[in-house]
Amino acid sequence: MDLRQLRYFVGVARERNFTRAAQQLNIAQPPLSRQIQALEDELGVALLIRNSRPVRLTEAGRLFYEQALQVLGRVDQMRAATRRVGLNQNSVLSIGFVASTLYGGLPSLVRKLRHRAPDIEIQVLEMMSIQQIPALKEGRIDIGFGRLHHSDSGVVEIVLREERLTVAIPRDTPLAQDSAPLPIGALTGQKLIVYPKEPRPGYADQVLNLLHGHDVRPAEVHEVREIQTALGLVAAETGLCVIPSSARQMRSDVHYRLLEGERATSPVILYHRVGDTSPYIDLVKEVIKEMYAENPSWLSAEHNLPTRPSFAE
Amino acid sequence: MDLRQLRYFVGVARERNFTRAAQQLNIAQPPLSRQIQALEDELGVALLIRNSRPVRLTEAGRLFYEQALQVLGRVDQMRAATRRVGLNQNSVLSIGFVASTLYGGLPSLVRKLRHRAPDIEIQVLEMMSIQQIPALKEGRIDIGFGRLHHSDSGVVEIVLREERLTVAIPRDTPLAQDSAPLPIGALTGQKLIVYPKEPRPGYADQVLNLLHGHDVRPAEVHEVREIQTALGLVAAETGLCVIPSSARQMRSDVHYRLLEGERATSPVILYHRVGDTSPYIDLVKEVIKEMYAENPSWLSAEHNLPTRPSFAE
DNA sequence: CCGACATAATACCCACTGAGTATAATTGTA
DNA sequence: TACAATTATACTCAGTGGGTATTATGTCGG
Repeated sequence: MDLRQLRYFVGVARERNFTRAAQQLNIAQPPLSRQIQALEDELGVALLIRNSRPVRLTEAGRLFYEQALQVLGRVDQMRAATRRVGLNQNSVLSIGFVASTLYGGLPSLVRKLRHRAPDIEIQVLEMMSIQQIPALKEGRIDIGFGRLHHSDSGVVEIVLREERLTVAIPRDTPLAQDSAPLPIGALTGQKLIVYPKEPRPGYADQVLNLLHGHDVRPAEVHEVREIQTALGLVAAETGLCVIPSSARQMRSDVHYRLLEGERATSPVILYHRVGDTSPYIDLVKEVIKEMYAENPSWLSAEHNLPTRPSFAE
Repeated sequence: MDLRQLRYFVGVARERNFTRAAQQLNIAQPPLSRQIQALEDELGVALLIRNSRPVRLTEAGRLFYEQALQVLGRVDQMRAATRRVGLNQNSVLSIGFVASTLYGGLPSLVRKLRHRAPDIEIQVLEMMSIQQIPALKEGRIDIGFGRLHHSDSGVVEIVLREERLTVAIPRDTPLAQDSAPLPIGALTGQKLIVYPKEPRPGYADQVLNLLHGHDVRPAEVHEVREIQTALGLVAAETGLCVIPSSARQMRSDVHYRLLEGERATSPVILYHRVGDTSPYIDLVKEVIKEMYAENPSWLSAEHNLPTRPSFAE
């Protein structure tokens, strides 16, 4: 497959007519026909219904059309962004984050950064905490937001907050009759759902270690790939799930109770390279400090231990 | 630019070595060098620092690398999805939506649909309300979720709910001293921010008409492209902004008050083609009905007039 | 139902781009 | 400073993409 083929197909899909599409694409009609045929051959799927005038799209063609538009748009953006960065010499700040920070302050942080430093290109990449450490060292990202402590001497970590954990409980079960914090011991003998299945060690192990440290043994442990699935299974009464409190808003059809117990928290940690002198690191820290000052709802004392990041004395 | 060039560049960026990358790509090293040069020429930007071993990426190269990875991944997904649909004959349900429904029930609707009918490929496309009508008629989407009434005989509309409007107010201003609902007349003489600037007529006109109908004349009207910007300007004390209540959660650094007055609501409307006999339309309606029954928080009575969609008698 | 027109597919040829081989230039290091 | 590793350049060849001419197919009016 080839970008040219995408452009050609988009032309035909838009015009629903090979001849006119060919004119707009500045080629003759026969080569256009052949390129579309080649595309269909490679996919092994008919994209167009030709025994009809005007030409119509098949179901597959319709899907392919919308996706092709998006890919082409993405390529244009990529070209423009690369030129901007390359020519104006303005830099790129690449931020890695774990999915759960999306439900916390990350979106407004990024928004504020774009506002405060419109000349830098900000790029965000979702990745698990432990993938962030090598990504930082290889220069793929400059800043990471994760939930795991690490022991790599090349990467600094700053604990932004200790977020309390919450247990997601299926409605209409005994444990869901109360909304008070749930002592960690109450998880003994329960069916537990943890995420993510990979990569290990990850947040799942953090939860399992916590339970182990309290001598709590769940009846079974079910591993799933991501939090969405986990909460879906909770709603389907498959078991309980321990999540960071900020992820509560993801589903409203399950019951939530804070988890109570020693170390029943998950940190939100900022990572960056040791000796990274880029001014943007400081900008990020500064903006985070401001956000703490504004103290928006996602930082509510109710869901956090009263910690403050080390740089915000 | 060419997908091949993206693949080649990704290979070099990953290996940081032309020779090894060429081996992995199953080509000789010289053509690889030339393709990368061609790419850099087209972009007019250096992507690699060659007078260094191992080869390093420039800032622009780093950006281009991550984006190229994403584009290539997207293309693979597109290929796979198209094949799936084309071969297994399972269909595509294409859903258009206005951005504000993202803060309402759309995400869980889509999740539920995927769960209930795993064989259909669900595609979601953000588009403004009035763009949805032609998109429906041209078959680009099958279902639309928007906020504007229309008068096209080819498209059915079902009002799902009448969401109350909320005024976003800068903190520390007189109007922000109270949290009680704000009578619509209080907007007289205020600076107002509306969105979206395009396309017209749109939600902005809905708000302006509402004020006009109540003989309320704001001091100035500032038009911006999207709600994010609008709320940003509110936070910057540039003026007030009228938003659907579900969009409250977008920013926590402004003050919100419900708007009180005749017709101070914005409907959430489901559109589909007249005579569309696809079973998926009914499935969507059914799932929505269920979601009403579950009555999650974003549907709270507080932020909605007590309406029920016509199909949920 | 047929014929004329519109439109897509096929046949064939040419040019140019991309790949290979051989070799020169450059970088990093012992 | 010289050698090993690695990238760039020169040159050639094959295959793909594009053009023109023509055939096949579909649509619509009479």
